[in-house]
Amino acid sequence: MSKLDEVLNLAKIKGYFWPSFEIYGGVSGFYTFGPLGTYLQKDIEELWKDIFVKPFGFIEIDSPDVLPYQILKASGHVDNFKDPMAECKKCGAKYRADHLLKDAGVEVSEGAEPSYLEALLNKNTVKCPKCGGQEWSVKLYLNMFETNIGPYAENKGYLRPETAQGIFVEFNSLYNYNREQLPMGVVQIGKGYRNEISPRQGLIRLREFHMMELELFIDPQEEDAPDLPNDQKLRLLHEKARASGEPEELTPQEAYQKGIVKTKWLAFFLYLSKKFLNSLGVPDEKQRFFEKIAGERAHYSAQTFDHEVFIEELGWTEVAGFAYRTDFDLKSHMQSTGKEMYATKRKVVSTKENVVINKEELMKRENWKELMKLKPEIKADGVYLGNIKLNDKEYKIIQEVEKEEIRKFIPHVIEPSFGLDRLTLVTLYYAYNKKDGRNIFSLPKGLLKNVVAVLPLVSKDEFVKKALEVRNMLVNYGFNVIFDDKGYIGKRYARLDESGIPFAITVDSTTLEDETVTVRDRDTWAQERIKIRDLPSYLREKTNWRL
RNA sequence: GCGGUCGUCGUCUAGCCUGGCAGGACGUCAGCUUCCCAAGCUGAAGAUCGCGGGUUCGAAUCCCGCCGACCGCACCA
Repeated sequence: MSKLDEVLNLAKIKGYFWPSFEIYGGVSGFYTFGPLGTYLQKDIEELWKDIFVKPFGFIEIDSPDVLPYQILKASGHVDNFKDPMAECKKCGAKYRADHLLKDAGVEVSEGAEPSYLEALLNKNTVKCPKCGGQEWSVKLYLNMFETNIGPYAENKGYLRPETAQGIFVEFNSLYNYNREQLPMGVVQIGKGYRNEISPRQGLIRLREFHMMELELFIDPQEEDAPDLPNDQKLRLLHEKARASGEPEELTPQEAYQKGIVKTKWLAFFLYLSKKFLNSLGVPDEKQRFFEKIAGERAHYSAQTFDHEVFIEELGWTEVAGFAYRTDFDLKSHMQSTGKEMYATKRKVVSTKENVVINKEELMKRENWKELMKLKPEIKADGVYLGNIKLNDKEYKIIQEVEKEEIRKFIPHVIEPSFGLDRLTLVTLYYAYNKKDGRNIFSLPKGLLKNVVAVLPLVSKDEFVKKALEVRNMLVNYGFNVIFDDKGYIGKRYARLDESGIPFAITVDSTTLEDETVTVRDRDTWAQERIKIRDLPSYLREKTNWRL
């Protein structure tokens, strides 16, 4: 069995994930996350937010999975997310119609009508690559799940192919919430749906999948990005390096300065992503950033890097995509709805001096009532009300805006987008190893941080009772506790190692004397004796991934 | 959709060619044992053999159809 097979097998047995609907024979492209898989996924989400969201004050939303037709029409998905499939009438083989025509030397534009493509194929007597047949029928295959909203068939909707559109269409409300500040980062963690023709490779290509997306809205004239770090190298298989197949190692700063990464924020996100994957246990040399060239990119992207992780059995596998979406999406929704989706920036062009009278001081003069009716004037030697010169305490000169320039523009978007299911698989893959013939998921300690096992050393009543007390205390501190009092202790430890549970707490005879328990580390098997009441802080400290 | 391989307890699998009680291992559970790493002993539960049809006295086994998985082709906007 290959390592990947062993990981998948163990993932199923230990409750991480497995193919869905198996009692009905299964349907490819759907996976169910089990109890530990659900914990793990939540922790990966938290880690991601700790790295990509919280440090920058970015915001998170939760929008519907179902989108009305108009939104995806405007975003370009209705036209770009479908393929014209040509079927050979003789042998039934299916190919993409535009590819067949291209191979035959006929160029067609995107989004051509199927009837037109069919006519072209038949007119040009394009041969079936398989049987040589020359008769074709062309039908569209839409890669999105289609549904109806309400009872009317014409009221079409789709399950979202990405969470991003739910953010773009709410731009105005979010921009308002953010007090009209750019850059503005908005994230969404949720499901995306793509009705793949033929999904393969288990968790890698799903029809329903979890994604974590960040849409960063910036002023294209003034990115306002953090300083780019120089302390780490990124392995960039950029457009020029692709010919050699060897990634160039550059720091984020170098990559930006050399023009290889077009925007500063994008370079910064690549850096964060590398660190994120490091935190999930993927070493540097098993990571790279692969640049997509023009024809390979999505319809909305001006520059795309895929973050890839090496898996022996699968090769380089994409876990995240970084796209420079420019103003494509906001512009499209603006055109489609007529609603303005601008950001504004104000810049002071000139100022003027203005006098503010200190009323309290002025009232010390007898004729203050008359003076208050006059307008203050700034003269060369001081400030006057009429022909009375004021003393210093009676007025203040302030600078006021005379003229300002208001610039309205459509923000540009830089999008890091992560596949959570793939990340979960990659994390388990790199955590999997063997020690003394046992399987262990040596997950980074920051993962599964809220899961802990409590075991009585042997199943005697007084131990079980005490262990249940410990369990209840930890539950009150927010831990998810696995309680196991069955069988020989070594076997229970082994079972927990295999599941990837970071710590096992054991109640023994000493516990009954002095209120201490042993805490066993999954990776070193070393045990420490800890006071029961110190357990929560001890465990929190040990599982803080930043330490 | 096509071609190849395959589908038997939770998992891995034997049996299929040559039709005759569906067996093992691991895991799970229970009892005994057990004060620290898959230990020992005893026992139990768990599979209408992917689904449907056909041939046959009799089908996991042979035949047909369907479903699903994996690998290639194609597809992955």
